[in-house]
Amino acid sequence: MLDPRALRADIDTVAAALKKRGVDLDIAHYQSLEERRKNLQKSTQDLQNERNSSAKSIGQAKSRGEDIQPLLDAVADLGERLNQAENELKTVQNALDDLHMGLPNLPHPSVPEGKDEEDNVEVRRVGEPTSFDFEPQDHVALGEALNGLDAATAAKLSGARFTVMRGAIARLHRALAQFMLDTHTAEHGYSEVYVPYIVGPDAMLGTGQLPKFADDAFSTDDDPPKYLIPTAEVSLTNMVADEILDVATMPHQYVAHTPCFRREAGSYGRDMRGMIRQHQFDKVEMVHITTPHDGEAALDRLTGHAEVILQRLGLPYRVMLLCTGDMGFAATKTFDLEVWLPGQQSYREISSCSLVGDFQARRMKARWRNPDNNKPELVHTLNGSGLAVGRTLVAVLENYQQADGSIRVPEVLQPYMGGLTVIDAA
RNA sequence: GGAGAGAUGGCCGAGCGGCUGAAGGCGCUCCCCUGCUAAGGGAGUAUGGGGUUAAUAGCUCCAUCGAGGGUUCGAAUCCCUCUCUCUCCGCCA
Repeated sequence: MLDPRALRADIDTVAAALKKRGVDLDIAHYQSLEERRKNLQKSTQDLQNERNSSAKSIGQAKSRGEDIQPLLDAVADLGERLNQAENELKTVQNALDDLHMGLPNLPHPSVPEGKDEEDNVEVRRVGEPTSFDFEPQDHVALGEALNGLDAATAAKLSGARFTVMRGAIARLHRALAQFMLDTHTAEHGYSEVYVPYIVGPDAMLGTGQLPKFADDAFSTDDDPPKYLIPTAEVSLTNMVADEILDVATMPHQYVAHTPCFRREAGSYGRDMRGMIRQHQFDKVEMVHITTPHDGEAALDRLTGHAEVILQRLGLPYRVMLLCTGDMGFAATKTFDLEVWLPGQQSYREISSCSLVGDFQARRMKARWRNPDNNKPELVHTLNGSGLAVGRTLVAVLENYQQADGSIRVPEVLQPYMGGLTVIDAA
């Protein structure tokens, strides 16, 4: 959520910033709503003041043993008027809240302006696209030949966009998650967290998946519904909701390995082949809770942590700075890591690292106590994948394939594979 | 699933129709005292919002004692619904 004060004080600047993201803010509509809110709030509070003071005099008169009937008569219709004012205020306030909750974060000044992924800026490239002296296959062909990826069985169980993994491939998948978790906890200062995969609507509201993107999430039929997390960012970030953090404990750095569940509504036909886009996939997620001052530096650290995983695995990748039009709803600045996939002859997103600023903190009421003035202030939040495990598996299969269809096991993963160095059809 | 108890400020914990935005304690901040340390004395210390304002300074008003309704001139206190926590029983990995 954006700062309502900024919207009131300088709506033109806010509207201009939103425009860069392709969002049109109806300034006149907002201002008329805001004007009504202001008037109604004023009159409602005046009536409340009247009620409070007359109640007080009635109490005092009564304790002195005076006749309070005349005083009661004087406030006879007050309740009615107050009720009406409160209802009107609530209506306008709800409309305003809906508007607020539907607005995305403002882009950071350092974010390039652009319309879609075509306008993202390549920041750096690490490693060169893997070269082969044979025609490389994609992970689907490789996985099926090794009897490790089984889309048909998954379809029987669950439909499209699911996968069954078997044997050494399943173990490789697990090894990747373990390796990532171990690296982040042992070397990058994260504390490992096990979190619920099902959360309530408040958590989804807090990180910005609701109310706007309800259709993207799987939900239960509870009332109110609960949601399968589309990313562990939801569980991890909301841990500090409604808290006032002690500065001595900051920054918080959390990492969790969880499955993620997404309906992928609106992506019909895209990436139908293979494991690139699934309804269920595993991800190792990193979340930072920082002071406002530390936010930007934390984004660089966070992105670096994700890069380390790619580097240790020897996977070629590039770092993209997303343009204003391609960023997620809550982000103010995002770096995507894109890994080279020989099967597609292209770079594909494998991690997204975002600075969110106070956008989620405001929704969650997540604060820290600033020692400068001893007042609570909103924290800044960041999140990043470190990494998407399924896509990392794809990248390993495709980049480490050999002419006979076998897969070399990256050195850092061998300890997690019981010393196995090659996955072959045997 | 059944029975009971509970939910109050950064934390602990009183209050059980008006004098309570909330006693007391802890913690924290500032000051004093004590030649260090330990101890002692005093003052202050909830959050959000509106109005006013150059001001995130003051002043003032409103809201908030798990959430939402209700009763009442007036609710932290009474009633209803819900959520969560704890204890016991059942069941279960």
